[in-house]
Amino acid sequence: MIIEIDFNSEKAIYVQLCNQIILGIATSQYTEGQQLPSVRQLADTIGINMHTVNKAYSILQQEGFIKIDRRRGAIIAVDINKLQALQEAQDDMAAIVARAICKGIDRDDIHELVDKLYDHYLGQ
Amino acid sequence: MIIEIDFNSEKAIYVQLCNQIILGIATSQYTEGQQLPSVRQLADTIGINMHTVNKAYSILQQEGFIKIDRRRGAIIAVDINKLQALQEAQDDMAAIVARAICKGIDRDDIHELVDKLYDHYLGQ
DNA sequence: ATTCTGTGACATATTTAGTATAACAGATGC
DNA sequence: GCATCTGTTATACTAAATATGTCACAGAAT
Repeated sequence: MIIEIDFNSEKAIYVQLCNQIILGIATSQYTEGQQLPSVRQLADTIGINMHTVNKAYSILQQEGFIKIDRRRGAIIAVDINKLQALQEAQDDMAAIVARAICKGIDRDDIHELVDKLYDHYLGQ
Repeated sequence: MIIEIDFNSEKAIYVQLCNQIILGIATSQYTEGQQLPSVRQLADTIGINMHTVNKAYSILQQEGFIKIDRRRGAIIAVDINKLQALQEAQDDMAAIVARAICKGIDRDDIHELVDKLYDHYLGQ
């Protein structure tokens, strides 16, 4: 999978890395059990430091997207805790919905947007 | 309106301040034309520095939630640009939806969550 | 004239982000 | 055994972001 980092982004590199890998899992470009590049290898191909990749991997492990094996490196292993994930999604979405309400966006607009994203990620 | 800042949060104070004020607008606790406290006054009541409040106000102005008048200070003035707001909402939501898909949350769960937030903010 | 407003210029401290280099223990392949 | 890979840790450093503090200014309100 091609990982693209925007070095002019206001978002930290390790955050972009996390999002890109999560995106890859959501779109089935990464599948359960698949091996990710090693921290050194990925750092080299992207052109960043090893520790930046390691930080992203550590976060992904803590958030339950990968497992890190000393032998094989990082492998995709999504830990499903739906209740916790729902709570986190709600927390993240609270600020977005508040902004949307202020800007005159009604719930149907958001619903449409959610469907658009789901279609885009899951293919049509 | 009561503004609560979590000093142990990983989110910056000025970001929390922005979110709280936007939340106030969404829930009609702040209404169009209403005057916000001056930077010094709000900084004093919260117990933070004047410049931190000023930074939040500047961002809110740039994002089109308030207007800053040299005479009267900051007043609520929401600039509605629905197309731009929709695009921003989509960008913000992209990462959340990707995470949700990985965690086995389907679109109906998200729709339910959106309705829950709209109900909560707009009052039942 | 006094007091308020936002704003700007400094200085400073702390934290975060990112890089760089080195070393270590464990596993793999030869 | 030996070289090579893995994640991990430690240390050091730079740069940027965050937050505070103090002082000053121009404009407006009373």
